[in-house]
Amino acid sequence: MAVRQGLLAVLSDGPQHGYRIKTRFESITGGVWKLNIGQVYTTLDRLERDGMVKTKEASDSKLYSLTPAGKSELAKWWEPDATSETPPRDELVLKILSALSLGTDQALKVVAAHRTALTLLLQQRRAQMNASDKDMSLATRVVNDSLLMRAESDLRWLDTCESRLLAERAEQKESAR
Amino acid sequence: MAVRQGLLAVLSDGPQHGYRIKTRFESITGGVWKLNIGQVYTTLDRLERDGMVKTKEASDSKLYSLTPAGKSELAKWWEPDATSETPPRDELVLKILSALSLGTDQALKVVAAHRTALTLLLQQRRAQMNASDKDMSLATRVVNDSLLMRAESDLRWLDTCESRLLAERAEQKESAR
DNA sequence: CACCGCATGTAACGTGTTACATGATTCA
DNA sequence: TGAATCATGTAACACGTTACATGCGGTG
Repeated sequence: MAVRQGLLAVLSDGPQHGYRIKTRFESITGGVWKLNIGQVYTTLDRLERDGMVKTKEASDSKLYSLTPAGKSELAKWWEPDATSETPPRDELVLKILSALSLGTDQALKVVAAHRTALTLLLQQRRAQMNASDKDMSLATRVVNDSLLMRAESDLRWLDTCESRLLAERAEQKESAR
Repeated sequence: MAVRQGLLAVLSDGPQHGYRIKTRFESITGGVWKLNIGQVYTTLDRLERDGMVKTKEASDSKLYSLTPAGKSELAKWWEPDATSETPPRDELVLKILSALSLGTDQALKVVAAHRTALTLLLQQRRAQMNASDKDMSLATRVVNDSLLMRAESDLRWLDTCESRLLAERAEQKESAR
């Protein structure tokens, strides 16, 4: 749920045709996040249907541009979501919590497995960042920062989660005595 | 993309009927993540279609239970995704990077706005956690940990992102002289 | 010539999500 | 009696995603 607005954002740079929108979208993320070209056109169709973009037929290509409504949707997207209601479901959290319904031990196993995998992933990413170093665009650097920090955050969470689970298990044994 | 496996996980506790599955799903997340009851049934239909669950008609309710295939899908879901391919798109990152196509200043504005909003959110969540304190279930605690750490991580990323943007802008002014 | 990049699309499917409809039971 | 909870579902839609088809133009 970000393709839509991402395409609008590309268009805020001026009218473009579909193929160009795709390549520009990919380049603003440093090439990390790709788009299937088909999705670009279906999304653009939906945006046109919703009055967010308008098209202008050119000789052998089609120019898309933002409508006022499109600009407004884009501006709204760039604003923080004050109405933060229910935060989106987090798959990792859900995995651990659902494993808990089979018992603390199962949950701890899932935690351990994910920690191992994440630690590895983190090392790889760190190595990759050090290897590339200077020849990275701003976009690439920023995306990599995010991937790294996300992994670190998940790892920290797994650790505190584990201690909570261990405490819980200790309590269970306590009351079972 | 976690409802499917979440429902399977609930069923790993033994056969249940749809309504019960819904309430159990919600309770394993401490009530933070709700499900529309309709979605439970459509998802269960799809799971049955795919041979992951089987049903048994009872007097006035319908019992769902895991098939071997369902157990296997669940077990696979609990394993870490070694094939980490392209990481999922991150909406916050996309917002900032796409704003960058309108210039460093626009990106910095979006960063600042989100930092303000996130800081506030973080304070609220911290206050909420301190207020509740002891009467929280393990699930609630674990989910809250995750929400907190996620917010903290996003904030940290916004900060480093900002310094990168400031450096970029300084360079631009440098070369414009 | 054959391949690659540019360019536009369609059909189909999966998942998530909501709104709506229906009925039984329980309990204040 | 009327509201809440238990219980089952359908219809419709949004978005993401992929596979596939088509055509043009340049270049090795």
